[in-house]
Amino acid sequence: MGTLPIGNHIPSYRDEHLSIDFDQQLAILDAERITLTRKEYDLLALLVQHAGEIIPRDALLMRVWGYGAEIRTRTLDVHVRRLRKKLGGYADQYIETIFGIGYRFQPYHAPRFFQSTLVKPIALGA
Amino acid sequence: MGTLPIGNHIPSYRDEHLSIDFDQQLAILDAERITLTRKEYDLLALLVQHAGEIIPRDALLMRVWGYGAEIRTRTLDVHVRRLRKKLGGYADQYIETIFGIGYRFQPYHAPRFFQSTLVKPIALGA
DNA sequence: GGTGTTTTTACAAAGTTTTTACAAGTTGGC
DNA sequence: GCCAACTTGTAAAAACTTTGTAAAAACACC
Repeated sequence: MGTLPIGNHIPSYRDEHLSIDFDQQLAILDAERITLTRKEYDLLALLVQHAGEIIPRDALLMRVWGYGAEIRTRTLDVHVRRLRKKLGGYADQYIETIFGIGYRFQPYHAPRFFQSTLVKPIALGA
Repeated sequence: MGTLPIGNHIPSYRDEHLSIDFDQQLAILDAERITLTRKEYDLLALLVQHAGEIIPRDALLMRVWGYGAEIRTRTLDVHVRRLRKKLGGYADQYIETIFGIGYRFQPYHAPRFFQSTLVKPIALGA
């Protein structure tokens, strides 16, 4: 162990619409390949690697940009915006804004058209 | 080590209708997700962490707002109101007003349709 | 120098919190 | 029981904060 896996495909993330291979910096949205810039990848990677968790702005600015808490900038917002644009119609489902704190990536979650109460077996017994 | 701690999963509270994860700022009421603002979370957190206890207005204003006793404001009332609104029909069961003192959070307690005197074994013996 | 990327700037828009002004409810003394 | 004093509830507006956005400027790499 400890050797680099050569030609080992590690699909970093995959859901119904989106799959990402961070090693290859490759993202595919509904079978359509989308190209992300370096910073966009870094940002998306951090969010996706912590899917379901809120990541504070500070943490994003620290880990993607190396910025400390003093720095005031809109560059994070601008990048989030471009990411969302490239994620198309699902953007707001994927990248949530947590007001006053930061952002959260959520894996795709199909809308449920039927209530669970309606999904009951039909004529189970005799 | 050295890396920023991102997200700690501690399911803060749970009862029959309500469950709250304060870290994730996630509250679920009867399987429906409700979103609370920061102050609403802070307030609810303090109340819930002392469930069953009366918390004086002073204490709430001090610990959530940092206000001292001199300050006269209705902001606490307004926040309680919005919290109650978001807690829907159970609101008054959850958040009690203790007149002249403060508020108290009570975990959900199903109404009893039968008095304990009525709930006696039926024909236990022969 | 040209192309693509990132950051800044300067507002706009959206969201949150506090205040205001008054209504409604509660309590204790009579 | 009724009244006056006080407390809490409520709606709406105001004040404030955070995030979104477009465009330009700065940067980087070949």
